[in-house]
Amino acid sequence: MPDLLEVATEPNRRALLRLLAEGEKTVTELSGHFPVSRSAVSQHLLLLSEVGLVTARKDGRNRYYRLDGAGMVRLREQFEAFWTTELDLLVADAGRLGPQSSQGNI
Amino acid sequence: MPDLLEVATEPNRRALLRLLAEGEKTVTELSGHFPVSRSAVSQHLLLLSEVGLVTARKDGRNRYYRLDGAGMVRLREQFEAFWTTELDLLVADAGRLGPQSSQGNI
DNA sequence: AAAATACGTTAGTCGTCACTAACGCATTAA
DNA sequence: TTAATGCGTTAGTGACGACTAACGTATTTT
Repeated sequence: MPDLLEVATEPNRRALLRLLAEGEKTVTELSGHFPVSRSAVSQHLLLLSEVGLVTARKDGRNRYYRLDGAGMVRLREQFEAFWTTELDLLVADAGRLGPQSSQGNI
Repeated sequence: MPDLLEVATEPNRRALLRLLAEGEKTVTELSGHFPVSRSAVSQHLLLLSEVGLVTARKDGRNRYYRLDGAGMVRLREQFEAFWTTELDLLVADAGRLGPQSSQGNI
């Protein structure tokens, strides 16, 4: 099974998720915002649904995709799990010291 | 140029970043924690350094890799930029309602 | 000193992933 | 009803990415 964070991070899929945050949309609606074909968008959506980040509802000949809240919660959790306290400290230091040195020990 | 979030999210590289949060380490030290070869680890590190998430220091025949604070700040920023207010609201709803419905509109 | 060992990077291969092209199906028009 | 149009998914292809194998270089050891 594909990795949740990896699936969510691909730039086009990131954009799709953000568009879907506005509400449910069809494949064609979504693909209007992209340089790539409907087909490509459709496959990205299928992948997103495979990992549980979106769900689909069929209506006539349209398929309305929407975000899956539970999946998005899992996504947030996985990111927070990665972003440990150590990283927080590190980033805090970097922010305080400016963009030169990177770690506590010189 | 490769995408920062994508580079950072690959599972092995995620693990590398977390290990490096403990402090600087050599390629061989790092590869001890992985099933894959030193070579693979080395290439992951090269990629990470290419996007500015790590830097290297040479000492004898060892190369000590460490996190780059500035890069990590940029990483955090990019994630926050993706995670819009809408997504926060969505996730808050999902957490409150439980794992069934996903969006405000039924 | 030469030989052996250890560290890290480059060369080459295989699989996967993102994409366009072709398709099936549903719906509208004639 | 049949033809035509539109929506979304599957088939096929090219490129990219992760990995092992081979290499160069530096350091020990004898």
